[in-house]
Amino acid sequence: MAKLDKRSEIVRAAVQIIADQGFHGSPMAMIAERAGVAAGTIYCYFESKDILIKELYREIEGKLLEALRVGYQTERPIRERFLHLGINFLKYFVAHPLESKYMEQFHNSPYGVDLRRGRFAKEFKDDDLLYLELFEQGVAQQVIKDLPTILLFALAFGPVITLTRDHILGFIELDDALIEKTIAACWDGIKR
Amino acid sequence: MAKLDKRSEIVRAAVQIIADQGFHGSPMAMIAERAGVAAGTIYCYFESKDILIKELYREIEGKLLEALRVGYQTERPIRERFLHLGINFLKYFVAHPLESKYMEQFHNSPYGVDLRRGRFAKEFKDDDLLYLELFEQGVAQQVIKDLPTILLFALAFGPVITLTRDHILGFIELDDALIEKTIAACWDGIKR
DNA sequence: CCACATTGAATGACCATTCATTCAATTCCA
DNA sequence: TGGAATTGAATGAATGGTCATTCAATGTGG
Repeated sequence: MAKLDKRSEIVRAAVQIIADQGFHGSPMAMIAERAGVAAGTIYCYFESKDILIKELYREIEGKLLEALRVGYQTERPIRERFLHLGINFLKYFVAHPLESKYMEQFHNSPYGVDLRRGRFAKEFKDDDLLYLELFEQGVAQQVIKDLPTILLFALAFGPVITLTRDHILGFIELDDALIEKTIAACWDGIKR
Repeated sequence: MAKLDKRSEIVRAAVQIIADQGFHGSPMAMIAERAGVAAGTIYCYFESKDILIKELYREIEGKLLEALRVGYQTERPIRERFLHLGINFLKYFVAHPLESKYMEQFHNSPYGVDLRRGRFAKEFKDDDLLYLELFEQGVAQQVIKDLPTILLFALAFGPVITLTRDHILGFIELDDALIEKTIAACWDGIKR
């Protein structure tokens, strides 16, 4: 069925272009051209550019979540689980630069604000829950500092986000050893 | 002299509007209106929108650097200096939401990428140098983890950036106590 | 009266979205 | 089965809106 084919060509093209030009540098006409379809065709699959952008995010987020869950065991100690998630997180982004750049664009835009607003309103996504649960248990077990969850998020994710950016821009080569050291340092930041 | 007056009205208006609408949501015509001048007048003071944006950044950065230097003493221990800088950093942003939002917009845009590219090319700014020196000394004295400087930056600034954002969006109220705890946690992340 | 500051309408680009039209594939019917 | 009718995916030129920037005209302080 050519229908799915075109859709996925559009998705591929859109992620590629948006990842390195940003939303404003990615006219629908350009996406269409890269996908090998006409401008109007995109609207057969996505109501608007806005909806296309959100849909791409959902697909990428899904794949990331999958990567995070691989080998994740709820019964392991807090620290090990934290390291597992953090390391998988960074490794996923290093292995998937396009997706990584896309998420970066998404988060640093009004879309990202909406996302955060949703979290603030307790509309958590699956990956939020993974961390939320971890932090709550960690605080209860007194292995993690007793700070507001949002602050723990900042301490745990802030360095990862910043570092991912530096990696994307080619400022640092992240190999497995460095990734592990980084996440270990993040743990030092939140552990009691 | 009305000339300086108009210039600073333009600056004020531009920072206000860009801070909460972003660069794309801030047409020159709107900035002009808020400043009480005609659209063309802006071009008497700034060659282009691009130059206006960079100039605003320079002015804000200057004020931030000033705030960081107040009470900073090179002869104090590494940890104390780190806490001093980090705490002043966060306090400045909490006290100056407009500047804070403007910097956020700036960093999350192609301008921010240029900035980072400059750092990567060793074109450091004064505030970079402040931290750079601190990290180098800390590593030499074996009180800070022996990691690449860029990674130390990420560990130290990542949480601050993330948290500033959350504060801007009203997701957390940062009082002095919380600020101190946050920076202390960042220190835990980089200390040996 | 002049040099200079200011004005704001006009210009030219750029872009998301629309929609009349095309046409290949499918359905229908004799 | 063969040919006509129907469908709806795909197209891409046209539309309408937004904006940065320009510049001829106007205002003004010295």
